[in-house]
Amino acid sequence: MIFRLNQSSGIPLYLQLMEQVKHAVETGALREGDQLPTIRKVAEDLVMNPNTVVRAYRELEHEGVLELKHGSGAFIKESGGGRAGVIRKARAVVQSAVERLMLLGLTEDELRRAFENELAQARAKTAIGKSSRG
Amino acid sequence: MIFRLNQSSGIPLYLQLMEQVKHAVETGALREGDQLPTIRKVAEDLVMNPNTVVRAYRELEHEGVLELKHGSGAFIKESGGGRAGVIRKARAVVQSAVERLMLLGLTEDELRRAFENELAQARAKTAIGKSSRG
DNA sequence: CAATGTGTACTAGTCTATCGATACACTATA
DNA sequence: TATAGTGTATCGATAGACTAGTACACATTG
Repeated sequence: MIFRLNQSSGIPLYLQLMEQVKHAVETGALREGDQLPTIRKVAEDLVMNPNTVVRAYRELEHEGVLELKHGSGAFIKESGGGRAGVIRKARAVVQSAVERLMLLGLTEDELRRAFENELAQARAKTAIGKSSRG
Repeated sequence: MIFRLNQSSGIPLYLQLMEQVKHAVETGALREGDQLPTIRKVAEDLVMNPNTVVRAYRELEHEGVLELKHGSGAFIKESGGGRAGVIRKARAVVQSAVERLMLLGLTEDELRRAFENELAQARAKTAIGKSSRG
Protein backbone atom coordinates (compact mmCIF):
# COMPACT_ATOMS: atom_id res chain seq x y z
CA MET A 1 0.00 0.00 0.00
CA ILE A 2 1.52 3.23 -1.17
CA PHE A 3 0.05 6.66 -0.75
CA ARG A 4 0.49 9.72 -2.91
CA LEU A 5 -0.26 13.22 -1.71
CA ASN A 6 -0.73 16.49 -3.46
CA GLN A 7 0.84 19.08 -1.19
CA SER A 8 -0.47 22.04 -3.13
CA SER A 9 -4.04 20.96 -3.77
CA GLY A 10 -5.43 22.78 -0.77
CA ILE A 11 -7.04 19.55 0.37
CA PRO A 12 -5.88 18.62 3.88
CA LEU A 13 -3.29 15.89 3.86
CA TYR A 14 -5.15 13.74 6.36
CA LEU A 15 -8.23 13.85 4.15
CA GLN A 16 -6.24 12.78 1.14
CA LEU A 17 -4.92 9.87 3.13
CA MET A 18 -8.39 8.87 4.28
CA GLU A 19 -9.63 9.07 0.74
CA GLN A 20 -6.97 6.73 -0.50
CA VAL A 21 -7.52 4.18 2.20
CA LYS A 22 -11.26 4.17 1.56
CA HIS A 23 -10.71 3.83 -2.14
CA ALA A 24 -8.35 0.94 -1.62
CA VAL A 25 -10.93 -0.79 0.52
CA GLU A 26 -13.68 -0.22 -2.00
CA THR A 27 -11.65 -1.58 -4.88
CA GLY A 28 -10.46 -4.54 -2.86
CA ALA A 29 -6.83 -3.51 -2.76
CA LEU A 30 -7.15 -3.64 1.01
CA ARG A 31 -9.19 -6.40 2.64
CA GLU A 32 -10.38 -7.31 6.10
CA GLY A 33 -7.53 -7.95 8.45
CA ASP A 34 -4.90 -6.41 6.23
CA GLN A 35 -2.38 -4.36 8.15
CA LEU A 36 -1.87 -0.83 7.01
CA PRO A 37 1.54 0.75 6.80
CA THR A 38 2.83 2.02 10.10
CA ILE A 39 2.09 5.57 11.13
CA ARG A 40 5.77 6.32 11.28
CA LYS A 41 6.44 4.68 7.95
CA VAL A 42 3.76 6.64 6.17
CA ALA A 43 4.98 9.83 7.79
CA GLU A 44 8.50 9.10 6.70
CA ASP A 45 7.64 8.10 3.16
CA LEU A 46 5.52 11.17 2.61
CA VAL A 47 7.78 13.50 4.59
CA MET A 48 5.12 14.63 6.97
CA ASN A 49 4.36 14.63 10.67
CA PRO A 50 3.24 11.34 12.21
CA ASN A 51 0.42 13.20 13.87
CA THR A 52 -1.16 13.90 10.54
CA VAL A 53 -1.19 10.22 9.72
CA VAL A 54 -2.61 9.56 13.16
CA ARG A 55 -5.44 11.92 12.43
CA ALA A 56 -6.31 10.13 9.22
CA TYR A 57 -6.16 6.71 10.84
CA ARG A 58 -8.17 7.79 13.87
CA GLU A 59 -10.95 9.26 11.78
CA LEU A 60 -11.04 6.16 9.66
CA GLU A 61 -11.32 4.15 12.84
CA HIS A 62 -14.17 6.34 13.99
CA GLU A 63 -15.87 5.68 10.67
CA GLY A 64 -15.43 1.99 11.16
CA VAL A 65 -13.08 1.50 8.25
CA LEU A 66 -10.12 0.27 10.26
CA GLU A 67 -9.06 -0.61 13.75
CA LEU A 68 -6.07 0.70 15.67
CA LYS A 69 -4.40 -1.75 18.00
CA HIS A 70 -2.14 -0.08 20.51
CA GLY A 71 1.35 -1.47 20.15
CA SER A 72 0.46 -3.64 17.17
CA GLY A 73 -0.70 -1.63 14.19
CA ALA A 74 -3.65 -0.55 12.12
CA PHE A 75 -5.87 -3.13 10.48
CA ILE A 76 -8.73 -3.05 8.02
CA LYS A 77 -11.97 -3.90 9.71
CA GLU A 78 -14.78 -6.09 8.50
CA SER A 79 -17.36 -3.78 7.05
CA GLY A 80 -20.29 -6.09 7.61
CA GLY A 81 -21.50 -8.62 5.03
CA GLY A 82 -21.21 -7.99 1.31
CA ARG A 83 -20.85 -4.27 1.83
CA ALA A 84 -18.45 -4.00 -1.07
CA GLY A 85 -21.02 -5.60 -3.32
CA VAL A 86 -23.69 -3.21 -2.20
CA ILE A 87 -21.45 -0.27 -2.83
CA ARG A 88 -20.75 -1.57 -6.31
CA LYS A 89 -24.46 -1.73 -7.05
CA ALA A 90 -24.86 1.76 -5.69
CA ARG A 91 -22.20 2.96 -8.06
CA ALA A 92 -24.13 1.68 -11.02
CA VAL A 93 -27.21 3.57 -9.89
CA VAL A 94 -25.29 6.75 -9.33
CA GLN A 95 -23.50 6.43 -12.63
CA SER A 96 -26.64 6.21 -14.69
CA ALA A 97 -28.15 9.12 -12.80
CA VAL A 98 -25.10 11.29 -13.32
CA GLU A 99 -25.07 10.48 -17.01
CA ARG A 100 -28.67 11.52 -17.41
CA LEU A 101 -28.06 14.69 -15.45
CA MET A 102 -25.14 15.68 -17.60
CA LEU A 103 -27.28 15.26 -20.66
CA LEU A 104 -29.52 17.93 -19.19
CA GLY A 105 -26.55 20.25 -19.38
CA LEU A 106 -26.17 20.93 -15.69
CA THR A 107 -22.94 22.28 -14.33
CA GLU A 108 -21.11 20.29 -11.73
CA ASP A 109 -22.19 22.68 -9.00
CA GLU A 110 -25.83 22.55 -9.93
CA LEU A 111 -25.60 18.82 -10.02
CA ARG A 112 -24.06 18.67 -6.60
CA ARG A 113 -26.66 21.03 -5.24
CA ALA A 114 -29.51 18.95 -6.57
CA PHE A 115 -27.95 15.94 -4.93
CA GLU A 116 -27.43 17.61 -1.58
CA ASN A 117 -30.97 18.91 -1.64
CA GLU A 118 -32.36 15.45 -2.16
CA LEU A 119 -30.12 14.10 0.52
CA ALA A 120 -31.46 16.67 2.94
CA GLN A 121 -35.00 15.76 2.00
CA ALA A 122 -34.34 12.09 2.49
CA ARG A 123 -32.59 12.73 5.77
CA ALA A 124 -35.64 14.56 7.04
CA LYS A 125 -37.95 11.74 6.08
CA THR A 126 -36.03 8.64 7.01
CA ALA A 127 -33.69 7.33 9.63
CA ILE A 128 -30.44 7.45 7.72
CA GLY A 129 -29.51 10.47 9.75
CA LYS A 130 -26.53 8.87 11.39
CA SER A 131 -23.67 9.77 9.10
CA SER A 132 -20.82 7.29 8.81
CA ARG A 133 -20.95 3.78 10.07
CA GLY A 134 -19.92 4.54 13.65
CA MET B 1 -37.96 37.91 0.74
CA ILE B 2 -37.15 37.06 4.32
CA PHE B 3 -34.13 35.15 5.52
CA ARG B 4 -33.72 32.99 8.56
CA LEU B 5 -30.38 32.08 10.01
CA ASN B 6 -29.29 29.49 12.48
CA GLN B 7 -26.55 31.14 14.50
CA SER B 8 -25.53 27.97 16.28
CA SER B 9 -25.52 25.52 13.41
CA GLY B 10 -21.83 25.91 12.72
CA ILE B 11 -22.64 26.67 9.10
CA PRO B 12 -21.22 30.05 8.07
CA LEU B 13 -23.84 32.76 7.98
CA TYR B 14 -22.93 33.87 4.47
CA LEU B 15 -23.38 30.31 3.22
CA GLN B 16 -26.78 30.06 4.82
CA LEU B 17 -27.76 33.25 3.08
CA MET B 18 -26.49 32.03 -0.27
CA GLU B 19 -28.36 28.81 0.19
CA GLN B 20 -31.63 30.59 0.79
CA VAL B 21 -31.28 32.88 -2.17
CA LYS B 22 -30.49 29.96 -4.46
CA HIS B 23 -33.41 28.00 -3.12
CA ALA B 24 -35.73 30.93 -3.65
CA VAL B 25 -34.57 31.20 -7.24
CA GLU B 26 -35.00 27.50 -7.87
CA THR B 27 -38.50 27.45 -6.48
CA GLY B 28 -39.46 30.57 -8.34
CA ALA B 29 -39.93 32.73 -5.27
CA LEU B 30 -37.36 35.03 -6.80
CA ARG B 31 -37.37 35.69 -10.53
CA GLU B 32 -35.25 37.47 -13.08
CA GLY B 33 -34.97 41.15 -12.36
CA ASP B 34 -36.33 40.93 -8.85
CA GLN B 35 -34.52 43.16 -6.43
CA LEU B 36 -33.14 41.52 -3.35
CA PRO B 37 -33.34 43.12 0.05
CA THR B 38 -30.69 45.72 0.70
CA ILE B 39 -27.42 44.68 2.24
CA ARG B 40 -28.04 46.97 5.17
CA LYS B 41 -31.60 45.81 5.61
CA VAL B 42 -30.63 42.16 5.70
CA ALA B 43 -27.82 42.93 8.10
CA GLU B 44 -30.19 44.83 10.33
CA ASP B 45 -32.98 42.27 10.25
CA LEU B 46 -30.63 39.43 11.07
CA VAL B 47 -28.49 41.42 13.49
CA MET B 48 -25.25 40.83 11.71
CA ASN B 49 -22.50 42.78 10.00
CA PRO B 50 -23.27 44.17 6.54
CA ASN B 51 -19.99 42.73 5.35
CA THR B 52 -21.26 39.24 5.88
CA VAL B 53 -24.23 39.94 3.67
CA VAL B 54 -21.88 41.46 1.14
CA ARG B 55 -19.90 38.28 1.10
CA ALA B 56 -22.97 36.22 0.34
CA TYR B 57 -24.15 38.56 -2.39
CA ARG B 58 -20.74 38.82 -3.99
CA GLU B 59 -20.29 35.09 -4.16
CA LEU B 60 -23.75 34.73 -5.63
CA GLU B 61 -22.81 37.31 -8.21
CA HIS B 62 -19.67 35.39 -9.00
CA GLU B 63 -21.80 32.30 -9.51
CA GLY B 64 -24.02 34.21 -11.84
CA VAL B 65 -27.10 34.05 -9.66
CA LEU B 66 -27.51 37.77 -9.16
CA GLU B 67 -26.05 41.08 -10.17
CA LEU B 68 -24.88 43.89 -7.92
CA LYS B 69 -25.44 47.40 -9.19
CA HIS B 70 -23.40 49.98 -7.37
CA GLY B 71 -25.70 52.53 -5.82
CA SER B 72 -28.84 50.75 -6.95
CA GLY B 73 -29.16 47.33 -5.41
CA ALA B 74 -28.89 43.60 -5.99
CA PHE B 75 -30.97 41.94 -8.67
CA ILE B 76 -31.67 38.38 -9.73
CA LYS B 77 -30.00 37.61 -13.02
CA GLU B 78 -31.37 35.71 -15.98
CA SER B 79 -29.98 32.22 -15.74
CA GLY B 80 -30.30 31.40 -19.41
CA GLY B 81 -33.34 29.76 -21.01
CA GLY B 82 -35.65 27.49 -19.09
CA ARG B 83 -32.96 26.73 -16.60
CA ALA B 84 -35.41 26.42 -13.76
CA GLY B 85 -37.30 23.79 -15.68
CA VAL B 86 -34.16 21.84 -16.38
CA ILE B 87 -33.21 21.94 -12.75
CA ARG B 88 -36.62 20.64 -11.83
CA LYS B 89 -36.19 17.68 -14.17
CA ALA B 90 -32.78 17.06 -12.71
CA ARG B 91 -34.29 16.95 -9.26
CA ALA B 92 -36.63 14.19 -10.29
CA VAL B 93 -33.72 12.14 -11.59
CA VAL B 94 -31.71 12.68 -8.46
CA GLN B 95 -34.64 11.90 -6.25
CA SER B 96 -35.32 8.52 -7.74
CA ALA B 97 -31.63 7.68 -7.59
CA VAL B 98 -31.35 8.67 -3.95
CA GLU B 99 -34.38 6.61 -3.08
CA ARG B 100 -32.96 3.52 -4.71
CA LEU B 101 -29.65 4.06 -3.00
CA MET B 102 -31.22 4.35 0.40
CA LEU B 103 -33.00 1.09 -0.17
CA LEU B 104 -29.57 -0.46 -0.55
CA GLY B 105 -28.92 0.60 3.01
CA LEU B 106 -26.09 3.00 2.33
CA THR B 107 -25.16 5.59 4.89
CA GLU B 108 -25.27 9.21 3.91
CA ASP B 109 -21.50 9.36 3.72
CA GLU B 110 -21.20 6.34 1.49
CA LEU B 111 -23.86 7.78 -0.72
CA ARG B 112 -22.07 11.07 -0.99
CA ARG B 113 -18.82 9.31 -1.73
CA ALA B 114 -20.35 7.27 -4.50
CA PHE B 115 -21.76 10.42 -5.99
CA GLU B 116 -18.50 12.36 -5.80
CA ASN B 117 -16.66 9.44 -7.31
CA GLU B 118 -18.96 9.35 -10.29
CA LEU B 119 -18.73 13.08 -10.64
CA ALA B 120 -14.97 12.85 -10.77
CA GLN B 121 -15.22 10.12 -13.40
CA ALA B 122 -17.57 12.18 -15.50
CA ARG B 123 -15.40 15.24 -15.13
CA ALA B 124 -12.45 13.34 -16.46
CA LYS B 125 -14.36 12.14 -19.50
CA THR B 126 -16.39 15.14 -20.51
CA ALA B 127 -16.15 18.88 -20.70
CA ILE B 128 -18.32 19.85 -17.75
CA GLY B 129 -15.19 20.76 -15.86
CA LYS B 130 -16.04 24.41 -15.42
CA SER B 131 -17.77 24.53 -12.06
CA SER B 132 -20.45 27.16 -11.53
CA ARG B 133 -21.91 29.28 -14.26
CA GLY B 134 -19.34 32.08 -14.12
C1' DC C 1 -26.26 70.59 -5.90
C1' DA C 2 -28.01 68.28 -1.74
C1' DA C 3 -29.77 64.41 0.46
C1' DT C 4 -30.55 59.78 0.92
C1' DG C 5 -30.14 55.09 -0.28
C1' DT C 6 -27.32 51.81 -2.36
C1' DG C 7 -23.00 48.84 -3.03
C1' DT C 8 -17.59 48.95 -2.13
C1' DA C 9 -13.02 48.91 0.12
C1' DC C 10 -9.98 48.57 3.70
C1' DT C 11 -8.60 47.04 8.12
C1' DA C 12 -8.55 44.09 12.04
C1' DG C 13 -10.01 40.69 15.65
C1' DT C 14 -11.20 35.94 16.79
C1' DC C 15 -11.70 31.39 16.20
C1' DT C 16 -10.77 26.95 14.17
C1' DA C 17 -8.42 23.67 11.25
C1' DT C 18 -4.30 21.84 10.11
C1' DC C 19 0.16 20.37 10.87
C1' DG C 20 4.22 19.78 13.68
C1' DA C 21 7.56 18.53 17.98
C1' DT C 22 8.15 15.60 21.51
C1' DA C 23 7.47 12.52 25.19
C1' DC C 24 4.58 8.58 26.82
C1' DA C 25 2.38 3.74 26.92
C1' DC C 26 1.33 -0.63 25.12
C1' DT C 27 2.73 -5.17 22.58
C1' DA C 28 5.57 -8.61 20.80
C1' DT C 29 9.76 -11.05 20.79
C1' DA C 30 13.69 -13.04 22.45
C1' DT D 1 13.49 -8.16 31.61
C1' DA D 2 15.32 -5.82 27.76
C1' DT D 3 14.56 -4.08 23.30
C1' DA D 4 12.42 -2.58 19.31
C1' DG D 5 8.22 -1.65 17.08
C1' DT D 6 3.73 0.10 17.44
C1' DG D 7 -0.12 3.51 18.63
C1' DT D 8 -1.28 7.61 22.14
C1' DA D 9 -1.31 12.09 24.35
C1' DT D 10 -0.24 16.81 25.03
C1' DC D 11 1.24 21.06 23.69
C1' DG D 12 2.40 24.77 20.31
C1' DA D 13 2.82 27.34 15.69
C1' DT D 14 0.67 28.96 11.69
C1' DA D 15 -2.58 29.94 8.23
C1' DG D 16 -6.98 30.69 6.76
C1' DA D 17 -12.02 31.30 7.45
C1' DC D 18 -15.38 34.08 9.26
C1' DT D 19 -17.20 38.10 11.10
C1' DA D 20 -17.05 42.83 12.32
C1' DG D 21 -16.01 48.26 12.42
C1' DT D 22 -15.64 52.05 9.73
C1' DA D 23 -15.07 55.11 5.96
C1' DC D 24 -15.64 55.63 0.88
C1' DA D 25 -18.00 55.92 -3.91
C1' DC D 26 -21.86 55.62 -6.97
C1' DA D 27 -27.02 56.24 -8.24
C1' DT D 28 -31.35 58.29 -7.84
C1' DT D 29 -34.47 61.87 -6.75
C1' DG D 30 -35.87 66.44 -5.94
